Amino acid sequence: MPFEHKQNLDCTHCAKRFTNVFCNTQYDTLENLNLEKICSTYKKGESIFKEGTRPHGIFCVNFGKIKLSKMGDDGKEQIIRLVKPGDPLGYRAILSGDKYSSSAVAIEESGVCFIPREFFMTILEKDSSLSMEMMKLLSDDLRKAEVQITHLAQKPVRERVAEALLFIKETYGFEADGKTIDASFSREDIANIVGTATETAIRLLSEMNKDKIVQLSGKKIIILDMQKLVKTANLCD
Amino acid sequence: MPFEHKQNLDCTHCAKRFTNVFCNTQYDTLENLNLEKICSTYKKGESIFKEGTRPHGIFCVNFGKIKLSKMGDDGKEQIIRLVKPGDPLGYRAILSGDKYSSSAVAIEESGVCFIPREFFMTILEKDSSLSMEMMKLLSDDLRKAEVQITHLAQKPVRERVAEALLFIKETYGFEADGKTIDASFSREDIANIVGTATETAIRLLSEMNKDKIVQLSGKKIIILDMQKLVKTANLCD
DNA sequence: AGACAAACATGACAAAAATCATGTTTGCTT
DNA sequence: AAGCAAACATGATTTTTGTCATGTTTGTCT
Repeated sequence: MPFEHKQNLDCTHCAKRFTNVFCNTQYDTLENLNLEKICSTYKKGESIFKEGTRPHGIFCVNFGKIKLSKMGDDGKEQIIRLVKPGDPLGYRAILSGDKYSSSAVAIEESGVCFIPREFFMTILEKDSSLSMEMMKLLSDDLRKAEVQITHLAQKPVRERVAEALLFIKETYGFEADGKTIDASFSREDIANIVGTATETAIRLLSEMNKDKIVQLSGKKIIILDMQKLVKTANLCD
Repeated sequence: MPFEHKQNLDCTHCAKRFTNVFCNTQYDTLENLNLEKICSTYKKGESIFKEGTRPHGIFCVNFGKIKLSKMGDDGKEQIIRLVKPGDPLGYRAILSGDKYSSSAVAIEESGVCFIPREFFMTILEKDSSLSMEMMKLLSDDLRKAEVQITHLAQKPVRERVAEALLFIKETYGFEADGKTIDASFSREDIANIVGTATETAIRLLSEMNKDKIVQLSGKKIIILDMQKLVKTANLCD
C-alpha cells in the first residue's frame, strides 16, 4: 500500500519549514536536493513507514496530516506525535541508526517528499548548521516528550482529553470560521493520544459538549469556550 | 548549595563513556578539554542544575547517581531519567538553546565535570562526528521517552512498578552479591518514576515482597526471582 | 540512650477509569 | 434506497488507583 505515486509536488511548504533546517546549506546543495527528492502521495490510512523496519531516508510533509504512533505491548496504539505540512519526518531512526520506533500513518490524504539516506547523510557530514538544526529538532522533541510523560503520569484523564484537543488545535489550527478544529480524528484516535479507553474519551467529550466547552458535530470539534477548555486542561503555562 | 568543591577528578569513567562521544575528536582538542573542565562534587540531595534556569555548559558524571526530574503542574516530581557514571548530562538544554526543562539532583554523593558552553559549542561546530554522537544520544533518549509514554499510557501500575525496578537495575546494576540492586531509592522516588501515589508504590512493593519476587530490607531491594519480575512487568522485548 | 522527624506500612474508603453490554447513528457499498 | 459495518453513545458494573487516617519502623541528632 505505501506506494509511490510519483508526481513532483511543489515544495512551498517544505521551503517554509523543512528548509529552515537547511537554512545555511549552500545553494547548489539545495538544488541537488530538489533533484534527489522523490514525492509521493498517501491516502488516508496508508502508512509512510512502519515501526520495526529500517529507514532508507528522511521525509518531509508537503500537505496533509500524519500521525506517528507506537504499538504498546498489548497491541494497543499510542499516538506519539502529530505531523503537519512542513514538518520533517522519520529523522529519529535515521539519526540513531536503528529501526523505526514508531509508524507514520496518514490521517488524511497527504503528500510527502523523500530524501534518500545517503544524500541526507552527506550533507549532514559537511554542513554543521544542518546538524545543529537536527539537534534542535531532537532536543525539542525530547522536551515535549518529557512534558507528555509528566502529564500522563500525573494528570487525570479529563485534563488530558482537554489537553489533547488543545494539542490538535495547536498543530492543525482552526478552519476559516476560527473555531472549528481543522482535523478529523476518530474518538479512538483521541483516546490513543490521551492514553485511555475509547469509551472514556467519548464520555468526557460528551460531557464537555454538555458543558458548552466544545460542540461535537460528527468528527468535527468546535471549540466554544477556549478559556474553559484551557482551564479544564489545567496547564501551568 | 550547588557549590564547586574544586578538585580534579580522574576522568576514567568519562574516558570510557563520554569520550565515546568525543571518539573522533583530535587529540589536542581533548587535551584542552581536560584543561577546561571543572570538577565538582555534590552531596546527596544537592542539585547540579535546576529546571527553568539557563545552561552554561554541559556536564559529565564521574561517580555517583543522579536523577533527572521535572515538576508537574501540581508541584509533583516526575523522574524522567536516571544518570550514572560516564553519562553526559544537561545537553538537551544546551543543544536546543533554551532553559533546562528538568532538574538534576544527586541521589547519592556524586562527582561531576563541567565543560563550559563556549568550549563545547566550538568543538561541536568543527567536529561533525561529535554532532553525530550527540544526535545519536538525543534520538536514543527520544526513543526511550516514547516507550515510556506508551507504557505510562497503557500499562497498569503494578507492571510499571516492576518495570521501574528493572530499569533501576539496568542503570545501576547489582551489588557484589549479584542480586541486590546497587542503588537506594526511597519509595517516594520509585512512585515518582512510576507515576503513582507513594502509598500505591509501597503496597505493590510489599506484595512483590510477599510473592517472593523481591526482598525488601530497608532501602535495599533484592531481586529474588528475575523471571517473575520480568513477567510482572509484562514487557514484550 | 532518648527524642524526634522522616520514611515506611496498612487499613478503610472514595474516586477514577476500565470493562462489558447494548443501542444508535453515520457513512459506505451495492 | 436498503443493507451493513464501523464509529459513536450511554448505562451498569467491576477493577484499579488515589486519598485519608493512623500506626510502626528507621535513622539521625543531641
